[in-house]
Amino acid sequence: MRTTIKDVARAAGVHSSTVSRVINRKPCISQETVKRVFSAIEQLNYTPNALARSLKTKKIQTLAMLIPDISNPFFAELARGVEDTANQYGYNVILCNTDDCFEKEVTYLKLLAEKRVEGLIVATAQIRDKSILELGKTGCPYILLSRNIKGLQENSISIDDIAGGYLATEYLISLGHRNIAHIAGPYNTTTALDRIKGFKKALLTYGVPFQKQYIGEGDFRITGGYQVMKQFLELENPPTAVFTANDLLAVGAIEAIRENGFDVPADISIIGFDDIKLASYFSPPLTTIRQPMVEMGSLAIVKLLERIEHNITHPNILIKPELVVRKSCRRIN
Amino acid sequence: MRTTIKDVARAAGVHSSTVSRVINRKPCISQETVKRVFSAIEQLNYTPNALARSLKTKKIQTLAMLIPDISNPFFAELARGVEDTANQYGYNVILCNTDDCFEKEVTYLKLLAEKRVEGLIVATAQIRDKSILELGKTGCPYILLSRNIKGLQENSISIDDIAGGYLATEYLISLGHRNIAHIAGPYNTTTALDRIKGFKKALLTYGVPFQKQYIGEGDFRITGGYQVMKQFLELENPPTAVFTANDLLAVGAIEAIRENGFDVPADISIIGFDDIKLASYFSPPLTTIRQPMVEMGSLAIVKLLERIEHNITHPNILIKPELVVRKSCRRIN
DNA sequence: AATTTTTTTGAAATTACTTTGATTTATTCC
DNA sequence: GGAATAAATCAAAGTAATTTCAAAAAAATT
Repeated sequence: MRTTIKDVARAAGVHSSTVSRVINRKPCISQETVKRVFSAIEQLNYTPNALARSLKTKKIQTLAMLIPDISNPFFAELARGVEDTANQYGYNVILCNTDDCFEKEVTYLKLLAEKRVEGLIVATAQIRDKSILELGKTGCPYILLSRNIKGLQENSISIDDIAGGYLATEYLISLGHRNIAHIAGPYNTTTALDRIKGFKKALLTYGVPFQKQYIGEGDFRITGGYQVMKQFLELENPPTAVFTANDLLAVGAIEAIRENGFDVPADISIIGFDDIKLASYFSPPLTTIRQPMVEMGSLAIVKLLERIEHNITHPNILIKPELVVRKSCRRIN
Repeated sequence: MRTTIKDVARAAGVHSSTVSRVINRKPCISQETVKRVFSAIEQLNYTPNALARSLKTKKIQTLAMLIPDISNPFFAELARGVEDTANQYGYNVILCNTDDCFEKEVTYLKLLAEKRVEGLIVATAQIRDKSILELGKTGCPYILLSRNIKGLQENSISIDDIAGGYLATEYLISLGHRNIAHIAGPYNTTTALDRIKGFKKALLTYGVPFQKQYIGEGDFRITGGYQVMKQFLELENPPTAVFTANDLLAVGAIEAIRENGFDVPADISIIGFDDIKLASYFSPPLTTIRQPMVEMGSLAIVKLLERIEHNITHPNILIKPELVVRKSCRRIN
């Protein structure tokens, strides 16, 4: 049997409600009793039971974070920002890997609702995500991070994907490329779709015709980049430059290019997206579009807590992307 | 006011204890009432309160995982294994980044104790870690993952670091190297110390003299590898091969080597440790010692749950490391 | 049909805390 | 010194479930 507040009360010769007041630093307690209570706590090695407390106060000081896969460096950095800031505010965060699988997401959400977590960071949203929509109804505060769902005007934080896609493509065009391909993310994410929009917008702006065979759907992972790139390489007219929707896709694409005996950037230029920590250590160092992942995770928590603690909602936040030039792209004639 | 079990009971025309029985699939309930209760639950959109349940049952189905930094790919992969398997068994896991900072570790442990998490995966242990030792006293089940503490004979899971260090060094020696340096991890981790032991053991076995200036303390991160390598390069007799205590240190070392105008592996060979997912995509593809991170994380949970649910302790588990040859080492005359 | 047994349900206690209102004790003021 | 006020403490109710024991209803047995 663990020691309870009553044991402490008995040892200190006071009532349990007094002990509660001491622990929670409520006013109207004599110095004398404070001392007695604390010494009893120490002596009995008492640890308050947060479950019982939360049952009454309805504050449990834990959040949860839904991401596809923590072993993906993009989400790991996001998670670092999230956890750090949550911890600063006295909250713990439960980690959930969904693998972008709907059933997993639903199961997690149900479990988390039972545990009464106070808020959610959701980085797994798909374009039409019924379970997120339902989240709104249950009243559990949430912030969509990095991915949005169609039509939602508030409570999301993400990079300006359209601007990012535009920036990447514009850069390739500025280097003289015309045959520019795009390895996109999964089409059921706003992230992927918006980067495509930016890609097309840049082509249009600079009068480069869009060619359907120059776009392929990847999975935001190395293997996807490899596979789509292989298809591009089989084309009659392979692209001279490829914009990949994230850095991992770029890694896969580079591997495919090498395997076919070509070089990056001599034969084909590659630009990624995210700027994960290791991007500058790839071969060649990867030119990419930077997202401030840690800061975004941190901001997501700040906004989530504003919602939880002061019921403030805010319109969607768009972070400005940034071009990071390294060595995976080259100018052509 | 959220709907409670009593609301459901009222709606179904039964007592709350009956509803509880239905939810928990206890025997001795008529089909009739089961149906009525479930329909009431559905109608009222009832979600049981796990806090209240846990208060009574003392089972909260949540674990926690202490790691230095989730944005380090090694720990991210470990975390993936941990979370996946925990989830399979119906547990959630709270993520804690300590940055190897003692105060943070202590603060987390206190918070987690109050929340009554049922078990801990600890990947932050330092050689003499008072807070871990105290964990043993409080009776909270835990598994030390990847790092051990001095003298502990049970409840840890890690790679055989001595064997790993030996394997790496032996490989460099087999390629003809004699001037072999080692960039170690922080000296307050068993991981670092044991890999050093393996390093020295191999040197001894093959009659290569150990030179004090050929060993330096890193931080398991890119910057540390860079800094220590810079020092090696200033030596009168720089090493022809370097064994780094993890892959990130290798990345930093390679950068330093390049900056000084040398090439890997032409001038200096590098072998890492861990085999993080991206290791094969560095330039050059990194030769390294593989740890099965995901499997280790998974195993840690299995063993932790054995302890929690059946009170089984087990002696320390040592996983066998494996040499992965890629292109960052070369044979010399 | 009466009795026993089994199944089903309900009432009350329990879990460990917080909080409100009441009561006691101490302090201030006239 | 007594009344009014303020400070300190206690008692009891509330939080939302589970669980045990007892009672009622149904089924089985004689």
